[in-house]
Amino acid sequence: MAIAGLLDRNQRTAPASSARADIVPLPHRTCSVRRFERGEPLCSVGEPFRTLFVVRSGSLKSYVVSRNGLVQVTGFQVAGDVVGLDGIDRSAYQSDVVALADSAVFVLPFIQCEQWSRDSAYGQNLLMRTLARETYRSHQHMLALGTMRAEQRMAIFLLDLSQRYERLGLSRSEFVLGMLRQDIGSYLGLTLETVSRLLSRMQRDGFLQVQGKSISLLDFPALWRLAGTTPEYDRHLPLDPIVDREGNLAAAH
Amino acid sequence: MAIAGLLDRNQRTAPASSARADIVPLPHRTCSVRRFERGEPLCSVGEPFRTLFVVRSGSLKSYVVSRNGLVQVTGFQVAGDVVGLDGIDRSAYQSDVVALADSAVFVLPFIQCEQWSRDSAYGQNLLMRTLARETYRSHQHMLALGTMRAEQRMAIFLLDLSQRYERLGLSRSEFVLGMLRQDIGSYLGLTLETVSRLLSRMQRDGFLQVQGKSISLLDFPALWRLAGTTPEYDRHLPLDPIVDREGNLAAAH
DNA sequence: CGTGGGATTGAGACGGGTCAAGACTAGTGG
DNA sequence: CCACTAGTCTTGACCCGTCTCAATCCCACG
Repeated sequence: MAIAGLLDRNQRTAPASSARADIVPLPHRTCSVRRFERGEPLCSVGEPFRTLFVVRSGSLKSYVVSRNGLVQVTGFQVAGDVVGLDGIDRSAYQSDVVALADSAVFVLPFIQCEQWSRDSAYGQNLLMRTLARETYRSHQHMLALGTMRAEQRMAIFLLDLSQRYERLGLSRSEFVLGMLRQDIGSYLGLTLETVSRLLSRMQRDGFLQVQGKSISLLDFPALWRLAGTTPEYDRHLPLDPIVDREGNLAAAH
Repeated sequence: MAIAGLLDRNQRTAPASSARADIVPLPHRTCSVRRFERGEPLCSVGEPFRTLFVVRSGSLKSYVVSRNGLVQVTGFQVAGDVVGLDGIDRSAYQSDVVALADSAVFVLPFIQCEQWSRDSAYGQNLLMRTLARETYRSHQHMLALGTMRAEQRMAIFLLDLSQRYERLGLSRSEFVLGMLRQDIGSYLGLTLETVSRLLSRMQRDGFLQVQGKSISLLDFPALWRLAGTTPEYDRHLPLDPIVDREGNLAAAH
């Protein structure tokens, strides 16, 4: 279709628009699914905020850019994670988000979230908890950026990924890094060279094995020791997802 | 008020004793005012979350502590700022907050906020925007911690303080740092020695004058240059406060 | 089979940390 | 009111972790 084609060429600036071929409305559902291919932006700073995104499959990275071009990756998202929340305050997205791999994403009109929040105490609670958790995550990451050494940050990063994959029912020890070394570096406040060296060193020390983007964690106790904490301490309560696997706004159970 | 009394008995650490003289219920108001003296904690990690705090006067610092004792100051709060929001997710505070100076703080039972949010679209919106803004702030600070040099972080910190004081109707160029060098260092991911050296150097360069905790900013253009940005860029839309100066939950205007 | 983006590895520089000594300041009690 | 003290701040010298710059390697993709 002509419109979609046109829009596609425009994606850089205007990724979110109506009437796209890849927007699949779910019957009787509160939100639609949209597919993004690797590298495609979901939203970018300043764009009018109208929807939240919930990852169904694939992965994303979010980042902010300073006026003079400094980039800080603020997080990586996988299935179940929500992005777009920071757009609420000013009705404009405050982060850039792009797909790291081909991904399917629930597109949640924020108006419906607000309505849901008004109708259901559970929805209200879930939405606010999701927002609050973002803050918590950010504070924990500030702790890493502000006080920890490169090796410790890296260990925490890897173990965090591992835990998240495990919670999704995937292997906690073997997975693929969807992002570039540079992305990891930006997230951890390091250069890509330092990231590379750290991975090499950890491999030399037998803590893990790395081959390009494929990682397998070999020595969890050692990694936790590097991270300076233990699994129990960081184990989060599972947060009920905003939408279920079919795209329904969650209901109280 | 009954709620306030109940809360007090539950407060884990020192600051609380029941039926305190410093809890002043405001007649016909939705929240009470409580006074905290310098160094007194408002809340600490793990404590049951039941209230938000809104600074009426004075100032606070919030920080998180890692398992092995690393401390990261996550923010400094002055009049109008809200703390306690990160407690929403797990019904337990996730940060420690202490008063930097003798302060008066509105104590907002969260149940009332939820009710307010359900009753009033304005309240709902304001609450969520407040939460989202926390995330935004954190992301901006992550950018500083992850990508910027010490001097740049310090300049940004000073200018941010300056802007906030200005917005409160105080001098934007002369103010008192309520926190220790160590607190500034922790906030900026630096050591207290580096903070001290930076202030000395900026004074030597004529950008500011510092005498203990008293600061006067002398050369704003230079400071903005160090900060690598400009005033307009960082000027936030004024966020309507959750409560007004009398402690009423805000109403739509 | 080329080609180019990404990753690795090395050598050197430097920002900020660490350690240590001294100065200042605000409380505190005499 | 002053002297004492403990906490805070400043400053210096040195060191180390990470960045920078650069060469090379690897691999996915055309």
